[in-house]
Amino acid sequence: MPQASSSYHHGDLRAACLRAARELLEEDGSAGLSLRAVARRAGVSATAPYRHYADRDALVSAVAAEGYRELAEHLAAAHPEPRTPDELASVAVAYVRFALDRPAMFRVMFAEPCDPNSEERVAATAAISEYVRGIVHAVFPGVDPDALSTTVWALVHGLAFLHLDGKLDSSTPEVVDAQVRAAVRALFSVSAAP
Amino acid sequence: MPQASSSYHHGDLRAACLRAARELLEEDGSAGLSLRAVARRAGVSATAPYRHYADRDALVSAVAAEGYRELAEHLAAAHPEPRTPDELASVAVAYVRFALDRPAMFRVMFAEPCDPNSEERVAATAAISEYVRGIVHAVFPGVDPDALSTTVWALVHGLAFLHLDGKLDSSTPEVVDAQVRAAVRALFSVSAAP
DNA sequence: TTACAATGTGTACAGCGTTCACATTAGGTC
DNA sequence: GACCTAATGTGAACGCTGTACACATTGTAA
Repeated sequence: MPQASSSYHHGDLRAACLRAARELLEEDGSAGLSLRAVARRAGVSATAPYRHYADRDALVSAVAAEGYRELAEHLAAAHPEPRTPDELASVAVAYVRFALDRPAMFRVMFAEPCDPNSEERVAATAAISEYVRGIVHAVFPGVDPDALSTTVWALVHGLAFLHLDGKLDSSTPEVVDAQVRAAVRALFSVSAAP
Repeated sequence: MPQASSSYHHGDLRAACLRAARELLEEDGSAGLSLRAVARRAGVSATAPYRHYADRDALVSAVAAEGYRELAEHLAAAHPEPRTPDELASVAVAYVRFALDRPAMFRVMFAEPCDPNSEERVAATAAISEYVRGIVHAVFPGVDPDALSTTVWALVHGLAFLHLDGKLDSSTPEVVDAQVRAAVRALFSVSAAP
C-alpha cells in the first residue's frame, strides 16, 4: 500500500480521483464534476487522471457504478429478504429515498445516456435489475417475475424521478413514504390475486 | 413581421435560436446544444442570443417548454378523450413512444434539474400534470384522481426512462407497446374494482 | 429630425476536455 | 547494487465553451 510520501507518484490516484469526483458531485452537483477539478482536489496535475480514466465519461461511469453498488446495499439494508408485499414496499421506499437523499448521484446513474462501452456500468445495472427480479420472484413465486419486476421497477423509478423533478409533493419523508407504499400496494394487490 | 433583409438586425432571432437549438439537439444530442453553435446556425454573433435568453439554461428551458407542449399534443393525438382503461393505455403508449422517438428532447424535459426560475417551464409541467389528472378523472370518476394519476404517471414515466436507458427490451415498437399496455392494465384493474 | 431603446458585433477572460512530448519513479533483471 | 523498461505524473498547447463588456447599428416614437 503505497503512500503519498514521494511527492511525484501519488500512490493510488485512481481511488483518489473517484473519491474526489464523488465529493464534487455532492457539493456542486454534476456540473461541478470536471476532470480538472478532480485533479486539483487530488493534488495532481490536470492530465494525470488520464492515466487511469480514458476520458471524463469513464470517470463518471465509474462513479455511477459505485452508485449502483451503494443503491443495492441501501435496498438490502431496508429489508434483507423481502417475502411479503409490505416488505417489498419497504424496499421501494428505500429506492425513492436514495434518489431524494443523493439526487446528483441518482441523476448520474440514470439521467445520462448510458454508454454501452463501460462494462463496469453495464454489469452494475444488470446486477440491480437481477436483484429486483429476485425479490419479486421471492414475494410472488407464482407469477412471471420478468413482467412484474419490470412493472414495479418502472413504477418506483418513475416515482423517484417525478419527486426529484419536483413534480410531486416531497415536503416530508413521511408523505413520500406513504405515497410510495400506496402505489406499490395498489400494483401488487392485483398481481397477487389472479 | 420583419425579415432578414437588413443584414444587421435578424428579424426574429428569438425564434431562430429556438429552432436552431432544437435542430442541434436532434442532430448531436444535448451535448451539441451550445449557445455558440446556436448562434452560428442562426448566422449571428456568439453573444447575440443573450439579448433574448439570459443564459444557456434559459434557452434549454425554452426548448423543454416546447417539448412539453408537443408531448401534450402527441398524447391528445393518441386519443382525444380517453374514457376507458384501454384508451388510457393508448395514451400511455404514446407517452413512452414520444420518449423513444425523441430521446434527447425527453431528457432535456425531465433528466436535468428543473430550475424553478423558468416560469415557462414550470407552467408547462403543471399543465401536463393537470392533463394526466384530468384523464384519470374521466376514466375513473369514482376514485381520488390525485393519487391514481400520480401512480399511473410514475409507472409510465418510469417505463419510458428504463427503455431510454436500455434497461428493458425495446427491440421493436410492438414489444414496447405490449409491455406498456400490460403494465397499465394491471395497475387499473385493481383501481377500477374497489 | 432627433433621441432613445432595442438589438447585434467584437473583444476578452476564465474554465473545460484532451493531446503530446517530456520527467520521474517503481520494480524486475543482470 | 546497477540498469533497463514500463508505469505514472508534469507542462504546455489547442480548440471549444459560457459569459461580461464596450461599442455599433437600427427601428420607433416624440
